[in-house]
Amino acid sequence: MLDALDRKIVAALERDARVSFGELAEAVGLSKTPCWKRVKALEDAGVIRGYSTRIDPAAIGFGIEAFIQVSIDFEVSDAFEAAVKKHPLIRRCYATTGEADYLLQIVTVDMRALDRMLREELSRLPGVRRTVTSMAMREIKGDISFAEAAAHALR
Amino acid sequence: MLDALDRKIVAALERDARVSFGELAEAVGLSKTPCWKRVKALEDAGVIRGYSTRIDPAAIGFGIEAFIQVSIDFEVSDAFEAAVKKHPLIRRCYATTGEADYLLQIVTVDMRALDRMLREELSRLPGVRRTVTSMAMREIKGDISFAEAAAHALR
DNA sequence: CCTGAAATTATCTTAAC
DNA sequence: GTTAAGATAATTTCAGG
Repeated sequence: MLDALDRKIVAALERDARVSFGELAEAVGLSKTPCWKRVKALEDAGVIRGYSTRIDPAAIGFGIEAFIQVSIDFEVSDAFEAAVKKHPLIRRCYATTGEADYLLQIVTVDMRALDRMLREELSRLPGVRRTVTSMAMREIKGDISFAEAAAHALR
Repeated sequence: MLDALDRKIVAALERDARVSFGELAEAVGLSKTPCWKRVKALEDAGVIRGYSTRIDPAAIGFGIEAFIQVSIDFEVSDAFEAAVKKHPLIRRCYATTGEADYLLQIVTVDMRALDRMLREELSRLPGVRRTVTSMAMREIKGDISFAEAAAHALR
């Protein structure tokens, strides 16, 4: 289990993954050595999965984000999931409860590309029976800090 | 607009935000200085929004992930959105087209906490009229590389 | 399990070309 | 774009609380 110092470390790394160990140690109130050891331990324990870069989808050319609820034929779920993992425009995919079997989040350059994506690519993935598309008009909130969420949940 | 080298840089940074400039330069086939300059330019242009850490929600104590479609009274949309931004357990929020007005992704420790979250917190946010909850049973795909998506979309 | 310091190695950042 | 060099930071090790 993570203690309060670990959570402070994780929160700081979620805010800025490129912070130096010197700054990180100062921010959490430790000296460099134990701070470094805790980060390594968090990596080894799988709490920290890796370090990534936040990209602005619009700045790189993606004007459209959409959510798609997908119902499939479960006999080919493995093939469907493999195809989802391979498709570059599918950002995220969850198996969900409810009316649909999966929830997908996709990006496309524009509406024309979204239309092509839906008609020519998504509908042809293995086992797809029905799709319901909802456009993301605006992002209100991006990713949260899990460490801060944990501090709230465990209060 | 980003050229092929910029996209390679972004792809490498999305894979590992803590890669050294030496390794990054070698990976994209540049020497360190121009590589460093391109990264700074990408940061200044807002293409790179920041560097973050991927955390395993389960490892930090969140056993439940859920999607919630929320319909609200638009007269208080500003207050609703402000409350959403402040709530630590709401990971993501998009304003969407379709039956509901917003799509939220939340995390909770367990089912009991999800029940409390829905009944005592979400339903009391400003203007909330109706919620439809769908559990995320399994994550098929996490975040993609936008740089690789762009390479696909612009082919 | 922490601090602090010292030594080594690697990396960052700037400046000159 | 390159190469080069001084400033900074990462990492390991060790003595000690």
